[in-house]
Amino acid sequence: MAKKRVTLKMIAEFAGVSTATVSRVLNNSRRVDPEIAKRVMGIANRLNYRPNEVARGLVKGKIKTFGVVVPDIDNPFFSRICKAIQSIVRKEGYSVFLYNTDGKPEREREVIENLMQRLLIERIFMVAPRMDPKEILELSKEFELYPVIVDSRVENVMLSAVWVDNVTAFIQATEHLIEIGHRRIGFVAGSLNVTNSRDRLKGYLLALENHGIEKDDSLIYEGDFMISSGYKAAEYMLNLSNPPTAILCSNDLMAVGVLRYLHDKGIKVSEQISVVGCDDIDVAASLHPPLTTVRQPIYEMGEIAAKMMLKYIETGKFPPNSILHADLVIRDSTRHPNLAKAR
Amino acid sequence: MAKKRVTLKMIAEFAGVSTATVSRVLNNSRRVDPEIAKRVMGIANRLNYRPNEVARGLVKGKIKTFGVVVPDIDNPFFSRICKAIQSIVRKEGYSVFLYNTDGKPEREREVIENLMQRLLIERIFMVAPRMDPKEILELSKEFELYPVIVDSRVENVMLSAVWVDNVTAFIQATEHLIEIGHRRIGFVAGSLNVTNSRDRLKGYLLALENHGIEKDDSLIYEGDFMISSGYKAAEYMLNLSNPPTAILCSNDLMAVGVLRYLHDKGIKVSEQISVVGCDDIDVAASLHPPLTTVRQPIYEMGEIAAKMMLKYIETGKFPPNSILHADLVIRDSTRHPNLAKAR
DNA sequence: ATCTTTTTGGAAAACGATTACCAAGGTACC
DNA sequence: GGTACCTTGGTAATCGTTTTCCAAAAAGAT
Repeated sequence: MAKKRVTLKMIAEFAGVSTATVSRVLNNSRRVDPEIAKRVMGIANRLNYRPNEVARGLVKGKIKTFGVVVPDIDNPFFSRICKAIQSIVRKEGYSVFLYNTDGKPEREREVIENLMQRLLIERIFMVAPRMDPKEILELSKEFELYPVIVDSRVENVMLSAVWVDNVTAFIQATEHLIEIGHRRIGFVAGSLNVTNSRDRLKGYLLALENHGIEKDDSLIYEGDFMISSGYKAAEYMLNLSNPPTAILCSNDLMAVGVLRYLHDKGIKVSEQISVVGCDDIDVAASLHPPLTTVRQPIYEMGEIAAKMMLKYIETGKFPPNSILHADLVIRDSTRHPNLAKAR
Repeated sequence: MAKKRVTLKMIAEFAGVSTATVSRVLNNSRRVDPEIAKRVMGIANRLNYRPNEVARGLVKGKIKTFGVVVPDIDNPFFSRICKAIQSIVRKEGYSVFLYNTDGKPEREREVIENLMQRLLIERIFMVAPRMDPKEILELSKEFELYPVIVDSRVENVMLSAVWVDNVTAFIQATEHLIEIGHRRIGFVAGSLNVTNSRDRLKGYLLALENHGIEKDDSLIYEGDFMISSGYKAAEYMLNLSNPPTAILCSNDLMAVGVLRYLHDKGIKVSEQISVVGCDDIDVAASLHPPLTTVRQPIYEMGEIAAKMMLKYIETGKFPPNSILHADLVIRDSTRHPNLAKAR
């Protein structure tokens, strides 16, 4: 009952020409007689012909497809990047495979080793990869398939990447807290095996140093980017003998966890303690109080990565790395600690 | 420099057998001499052979791949479903294409018409489709490729689907508000062109009717599932001459918007007004106050859809629809209106 | 021992495109 | 008019598998 697939051959027969000619018309890869071309085009349209990308892929050695490898698609940060990438590349006729690695480096390896050669994906985006950049490069060389790296700093390595200057951003965030009077600032880090986490920590430490505040290791807590670890971090910090007056978090989700703990304990955020997040996910502005946070250009990062990729394919050359700037957006969750006490 | 792809032919030559034999060993599609089989397997492993899925796809007429079509991957509800689907099907060797339609029916059509036949995707998941189920069925018949529908009620149509009994869930949610004493309950609907939104509204109306509360059209507002529309809805409702004492929202994001408006205006949630959401996204429990919400079995829905799909492929038969139950989780955003006033 | 039936390996034909190569015809130039 | 070159369509090889068919060998039946 179902219609047979329309193939090149069918068009060729209809038009009374060879498949080669049809192919050339459709891809206009070579001049053909305008008369014939018109006839072929007409038939192709009438039959609603769609080339079989798989057959073409077999010849070309790759299909017009990218892989997007993310640690966790269920994290608003990553899903937004996916959205941006997809939205750009679909206009050029690319489809995207989605791979969720659950943050496991071996799954990233699996994607490169296994699926890139099985499915002839054209190239992949690696978003916040957990693998060592050196290793990525090695694997890439082996398959001659260089990924575009998103949201991870990969310097001194021949790979195209886009990331955010987290060090500067966290200096800014920390200085904001210092400027409004905080001296004891707790830091909730993300998993320290990712460059971003280390950079954010570095920014925090640099700011302290610049202002002559000595670092206190007991004020640094390593979380895992999830709400629950923010909750635990707050619990830990508030039970210190000398608790911080402000908590700076490496992402918004952990800040949500911190806020939750504080609410649970009846501690008034901003009046009694300041909280800063990072990312500026959609809900950040709607939290109570609205969260002061480091605004990451998430969507933009995805867009730039996608454009980089397209340029890469077009020119065959590695586009230069792109380093974006993140700015602090100050909302109501941060306030001068003395003012707070004065109430 | 890059290693040549390892092909069947190479293995065949190494082993001194034909490609047919190698293929049969690798897929054990037919008995071959154990001696030969062992030799072939050994070589395949040693060379780290990975079959070219595209070549196989050309023969088989499809590649081991599913498409997942979602309105907006950047909505935690949908990204979680994606995660669940991906996590189940990858174990069976399937990859997933991700398509974001931005909620546009024509983009859904594009996926079915265009990409299913171009890329030979095995089947697709349509999550909360905007297209009319009848039309989906028609297109499906044409290509003999029946999608699995996720999170959309498609009765009386020969398609496999999994959805949540939203009517009952919203009766329950509304009754909760009625039971604790509310009479004027505002309803923030999602886009009414999706079945879920209509069902939720229906549940709300049924509950009112069951309790002899006459419906007031001015208390019903149609939003679009985004935070911003929740904000506008609250603004609208609170400016009514006779505002509601409770607001029931069709999803959590809109509830976040409602909460935000209330906070902005200094209206104390739960003390002065109750708010209920739907979905139970991660942050729901961490809002201030923690949100009473209809807990959707999101991940489960994705898992069931994925298993349905696999069974479908295995047996060739449509598995029966699966209707899940959603339960209200009562947190702190809902309270008796009189108790509230008594304070 | 002969005749069937079953097993098992290989040769070759798919799958549906792209493309290298060829050949016929036309142009151009001297 | 002859040589060289360019144009343009077709033939057939190719991509890497699976699978159909065939033939030889092995097993089973009488």
